[in-house]
Amino acid sequence: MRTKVADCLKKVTPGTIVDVRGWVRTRRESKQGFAFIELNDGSSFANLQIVADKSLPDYEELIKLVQTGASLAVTGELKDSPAQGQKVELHAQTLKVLGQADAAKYPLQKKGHSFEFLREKAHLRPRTNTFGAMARVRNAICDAIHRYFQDRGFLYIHAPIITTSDCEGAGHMFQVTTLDLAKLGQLQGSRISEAGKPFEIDYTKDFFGKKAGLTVSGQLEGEIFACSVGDRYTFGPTFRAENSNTTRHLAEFWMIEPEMPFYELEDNMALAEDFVRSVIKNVLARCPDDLQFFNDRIEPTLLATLENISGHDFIKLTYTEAVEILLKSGQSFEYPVGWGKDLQSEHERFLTEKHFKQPVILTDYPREIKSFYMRANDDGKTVRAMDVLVPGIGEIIGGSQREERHDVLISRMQECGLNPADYWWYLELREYGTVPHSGFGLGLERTVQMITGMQNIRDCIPFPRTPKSADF
RNA sequence: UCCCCGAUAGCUCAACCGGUAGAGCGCCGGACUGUUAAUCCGUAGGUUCUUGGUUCGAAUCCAAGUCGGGGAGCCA
Repeated sequence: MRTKVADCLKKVTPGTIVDVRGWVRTRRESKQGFAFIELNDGSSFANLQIVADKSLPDYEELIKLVQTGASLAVTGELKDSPAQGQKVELHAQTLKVLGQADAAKYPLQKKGHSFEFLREKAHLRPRTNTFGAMARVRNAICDAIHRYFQDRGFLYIHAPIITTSDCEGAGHMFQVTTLDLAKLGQLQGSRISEAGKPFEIDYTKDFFGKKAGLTVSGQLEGEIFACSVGDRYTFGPTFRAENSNTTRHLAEFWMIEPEMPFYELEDNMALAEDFVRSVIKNVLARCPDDLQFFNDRIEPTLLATLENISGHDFIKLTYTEAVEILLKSGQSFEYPVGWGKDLQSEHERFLTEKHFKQPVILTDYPREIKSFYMRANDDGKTVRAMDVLVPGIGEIIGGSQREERHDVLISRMQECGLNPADYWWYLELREYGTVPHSGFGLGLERTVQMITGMQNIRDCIPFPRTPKSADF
């Protein structure tokens, strides 16, 4: 019966005979006939120290095979360690090398690697301290998110991944088709050269009978269930075919989108804040070793920042107030600040990192720079939008109170150049039993970024998809 | 997509005004040690991203391309 390393370190009482399996991180060998092996099986950040000596059969030959990256099965007695550095250690009685790892070829060294290098080794990087920790923290975050909503009676509703509604215009969609692209390409080439006008594809011949793509957001579908079964959330993959090359964007990322009926913007803000703080507290309690590692090796202010975020109320102010602060700051910005202009990254960063040094929720943005579905304020100039900004990341949550008034929504669509007919079902929600409702979207990977302090979002997901990169 | 920067040993990097390649780490060998990313000594290891150009001579200069990184935009 296999015992996990995490249990050896925390639960099993010394004196017990255990059977552990895992991968060798390092081996410190003495020619006197004994060796120390650091074994990791992913169950915890810490390794289990194995003490192997020449009482093992064929020790000399065996220990040569125990190289960084090799997999082992070891049985022996768990004992209190006489040396500093670990409380317990395993004295091997049997040791079997399950799979060797040629040290001359194995890509991972005992010492650190650049993250750029490790991204090219996505099949091996979870065996490193950083990515093992990342996997455990990401898991804890996901669990905390579900727990938060489940504890409050939210239903977990799956939004479609393939969609034919090009709603919201939020970024370019990846197209989904079963049409023969090679054949279309030939046809397109000949038609353009002969007729001189763009070639039109007949989507009635495509799988869904119309143009389809991967979802960029489940929000509009989310409103359907919010306006029927009540509080609900999605937690699923989202796809953006934007050519974004930054440390904060992925082409495939996971998004959490709660949507609540009878919520006005203030309720929405309160939920978002409580949610973020609750998730952080939960992970702080559950993954102390992993977060300590990130604090020691990745971002020295991490734990202080997380305590600060989870322990203080978020600053709440309107877009108009934010613009005033920026104008009065005396700070010189690359992009000018002015009412009606969207806030740039540098402005958001100034507010959350320099001015307040805390998460900030900005609300009531000018209607011209926000989406059609956000509820119009009575001033005729602003809408009930909110962005949650956190130090180091910037925008982590975007949300709003939705426009529930049928006539206002239609005129807003027209104002935004959209055809109301394309949104017939969305409009019917306002025609039949409409209610005030609100929701927001949280980027999972940006949350992982915030909680681990990792610089690049490509290191916050097991297999990142970015422009020109979708290996593994 | 735009602006910058980069690509040299397995990894991280160096190589001055253009003169034929160097260190640390890792690996391997040895020494030493209840060791902790151990330490000390030694060996091996290179088609300098690709293509073209300039030159007696290119890692180095020029052009194009590919890939990577940072910033911006878009956003989560």
